[in-house]
Amino acid sequence: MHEVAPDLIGVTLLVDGVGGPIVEVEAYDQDDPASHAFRGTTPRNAVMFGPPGFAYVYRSYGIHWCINFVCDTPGRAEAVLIRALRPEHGLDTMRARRGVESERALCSGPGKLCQALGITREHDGAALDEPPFELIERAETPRIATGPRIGITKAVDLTWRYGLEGSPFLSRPLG
DNA sequence: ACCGCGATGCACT
DNA sequence: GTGCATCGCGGTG
Repeated sequence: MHEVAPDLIGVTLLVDGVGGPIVEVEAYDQDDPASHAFRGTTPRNAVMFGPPGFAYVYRSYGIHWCINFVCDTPGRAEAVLIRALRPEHGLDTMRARRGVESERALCSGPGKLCQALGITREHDGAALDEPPFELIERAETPRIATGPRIGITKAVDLTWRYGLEGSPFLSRPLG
């Protein structure tokens, strides 16, 4: 998973053609107190315990949706939270959905990103290599920065947040 | 710049 | 009933 997470930086994520290259992710695994998978399988997190290449979508704070990519160590319930991307395709659609003009504010956080791309519970369990999802491999290897994860109260010391170094589209700067 | 807090749903204890 | 893998606004330096 700590190979998958940085490898996602620079990969373009599209939902119905709306999206752009991922600039920030966080890794979560089963032995991690901050992970939804920590306490074992439940109806909500069931997708995390399934095969890789699917979306785990959940509601956060009753308002926002967040999307994870399930990754591929069998039985390890590993997933990568997609936190931010650089808006590149469907800017007008994103602005309409988000209700903000600033390009920086469109996808600079997991809740914002899902709102901008139209990701909801309907996408929970969906295959990432089938419509409406589309992943486009990156052409060049980006410079990766790491830092502590955001918005959690447990395992705060782990630096499992990965980002594109110096990108203005991060939810927050990395170290 | 920072900090506090309200909004709002629901999984889990 | 409790506590969030959040966001944006309104207050204060």
